[in-house]
Amino acid sequence: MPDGLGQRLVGARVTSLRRRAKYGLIDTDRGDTLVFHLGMSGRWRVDPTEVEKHDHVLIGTDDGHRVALNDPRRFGSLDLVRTNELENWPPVAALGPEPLAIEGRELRARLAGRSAPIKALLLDQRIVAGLGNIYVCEALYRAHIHPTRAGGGISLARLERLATAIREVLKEAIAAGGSTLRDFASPDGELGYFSKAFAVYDREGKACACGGKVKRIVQGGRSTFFCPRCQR
DNA sequence: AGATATTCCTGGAGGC
DNA sequence: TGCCTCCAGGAATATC
Repeated sequence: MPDGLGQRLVGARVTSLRRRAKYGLIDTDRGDTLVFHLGMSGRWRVDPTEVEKHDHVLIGTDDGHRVALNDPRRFGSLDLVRTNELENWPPVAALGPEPLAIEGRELRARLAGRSAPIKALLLDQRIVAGLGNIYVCEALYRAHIHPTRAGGGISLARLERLATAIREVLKEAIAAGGSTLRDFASPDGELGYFSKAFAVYDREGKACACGGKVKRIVQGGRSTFFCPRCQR
């Protein structure tokens, strides 16, 4: 956490809560926005009874509530940014469009000329923001697109299917409360149930609905799960 | 500039 | 049981 961040927050009033890509935004009446990223394992604990291991930040409010930012793996981040400069703040300025509103034509424009595998490009937050490894694998599966295919060489028709798949897989996952792998949980401690619905992620060697077998490869240091029979 | 590799960190899983 | 190694993930950074 940057020096002085806590002092700059004292006495500030929260005016709104927003989200951009994977960043949570807490606006204040001081003209500052608290920007947080939960990384892999981060979560806010609301009104914790006591401080626990990996509670890195504790914030109290004048009406007696407390929130603790708990992040065992420390992949998350917390920054205080001037609200009117947020769009120019480097991590946000580089972000691509929101995934819940992505369309095939936009994907085509952003993938044009790119030879890297579509899997790697979808993980790049500058192409589309908000997708992580799980949802990229699941979306490519739903769109029947092979993960090693060069991003720039995919037809518009297939990118339309991909855009639809991205929107749908995220909406379903959100409705299910997210995807609990090892230690993910929401602020109330509830686990996410979307992991029960994975078609390919973490299912190496298991049967796909088509009768094929799910395969695992490594791309850019990340696991990719896919069905070689359905995905072309 | 684009593609790929490395780094951070912790706890769960698996091996012996 | 307990210790050990390996591995997963997002994004910044380094390297080719």
